[in-house]
Amino acid sequence: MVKKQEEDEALQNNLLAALPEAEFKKIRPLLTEVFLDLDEVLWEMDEKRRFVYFPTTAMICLLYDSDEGVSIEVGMTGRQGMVGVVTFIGDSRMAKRAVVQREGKAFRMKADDVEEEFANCPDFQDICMCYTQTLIAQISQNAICNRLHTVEQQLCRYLLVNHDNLRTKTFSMTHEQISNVFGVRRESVSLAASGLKDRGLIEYSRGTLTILDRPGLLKAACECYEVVREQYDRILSKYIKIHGA
Amino acid sequence: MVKKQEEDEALQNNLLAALPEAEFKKIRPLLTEVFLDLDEVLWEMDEKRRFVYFPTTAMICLLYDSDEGVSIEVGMTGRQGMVGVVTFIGDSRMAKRAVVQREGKAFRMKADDVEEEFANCPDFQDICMCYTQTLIAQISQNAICNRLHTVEQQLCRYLLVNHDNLRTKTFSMTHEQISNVFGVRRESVSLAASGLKDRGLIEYSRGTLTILDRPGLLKAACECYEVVREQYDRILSKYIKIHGA
DNA sequence: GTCTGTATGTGCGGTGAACCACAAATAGAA
DNA sequence: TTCTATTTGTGGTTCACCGCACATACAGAC
Repeated sequence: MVKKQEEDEALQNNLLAALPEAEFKKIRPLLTEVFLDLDEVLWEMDEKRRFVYFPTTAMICLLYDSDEGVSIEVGMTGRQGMVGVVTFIGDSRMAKRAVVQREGKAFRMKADDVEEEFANCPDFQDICMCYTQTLIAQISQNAICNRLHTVEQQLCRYLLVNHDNLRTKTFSMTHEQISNVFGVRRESVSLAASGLKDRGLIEYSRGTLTILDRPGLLKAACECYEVVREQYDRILSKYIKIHGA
Repeated sequence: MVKKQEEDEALQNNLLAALPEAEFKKIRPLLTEVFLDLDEVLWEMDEKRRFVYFPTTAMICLLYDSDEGVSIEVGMTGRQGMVGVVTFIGDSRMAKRAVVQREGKAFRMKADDVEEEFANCPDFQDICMCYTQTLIAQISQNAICNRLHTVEQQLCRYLLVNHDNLRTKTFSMTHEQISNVFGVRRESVSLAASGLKDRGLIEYSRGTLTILDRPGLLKAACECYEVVREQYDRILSKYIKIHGA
């Protein structure tokens, strides 16, 4: 890896880093670094948006608001992905809200530029499409997970995904916030979390949660984590060599 | 509508019918009509397949086999869609099994031809992409539905989708078969079905189920049916004028 | 008509999570 | 230091679904 490249923060995003150097240089001027605040809405439901986001240190969550008044996560992403695949697939209207779940940085690109690069740059197009396939894989697995697995298993999975994207073992999140993306009660999350705490897998206190035993979490999580991760690695393996996490 | 066109069975598939006439004529020779038997596997998990399918009277189900030994539907389609979007998105490997759920006819196209037309025919490409967006919408809604809604609500939704795709009110399906795609016990399906029967919404007997009161089913179903349908209509509205179902 | 396998109905105990209400702990503001 | 709002813990009840076991009922084969 070239030092100069490493210093460009945009390369912290896996998809941008996956671009061949020539393509990256072409696209780089189209990217603007932005700081995303907690709970900021990047994409309102059914809205046509002007930007696509490539997070680096932020995490974004795709939420659906049910008739029952509950919000549920259908997908989430951080440095491993992007927000706004509907820009090049379909009619640019997302049936979900994209909300910032962990504040941090991202690089954004105008929707028009995305469409143009998508049409003119085969590598960019292929990377976007491959990411879309991993997104489908993730959403599919969420459907399965919601049917089959307990809150505790899902919590483990959620923490592992956060760890992969944020590359830190401590997150600021309350049980309440987690319960909102899971579509379950706060008490159910507290119960699951306290079980994991008793077994020494995590610790937490007043809005801060720390992973103590990642291998233990992996064992306690459902298969869904590995299934999604394997597909991500396989589909994007031609571009991304990493994953020494 | 031109009579001659109506007589081509391939036009019973919404996506093929959506093609401009010139494009359709170009693609038509690449299509082969096939009969799909119940439980036939069109796409094995992780397998690279040589054909993409456009069902006309058959229905196909995307199944995931969990570690627990349960199969669960993540999506399904009939004349409204196609099977094999991974051919043009990503690496052509599907993480699910595509299984025939209602036997019937479909038109298939070689994966190579699909890739070529996708690259050379903008309308075909756009229709495929738009369908992919509706598929994402469907899978997302399944994730939500699995979290929030009862077996009875899901059963109603399932029957409505079958009705839309098959355009018939009687289906041959046992409670057992339904329970397998739902990932629930057979008894749970029986219980839900008997509730709907008591209210005069459906009737059934030994592997045959008939919709008696579609508006009633709509009311008994969860919002998910309408949400997915509205997105399908909206996203493909530029191509498909129909839906007088 | 009888036999048999498939399809559906029913009952019972168990579990995960919902819903409701309130208690305890703690960090930050006053 | 005390107060207050936020975060987390706990208990009791209800509900949907599971898992198991078994009863019925029907259709087709013989």
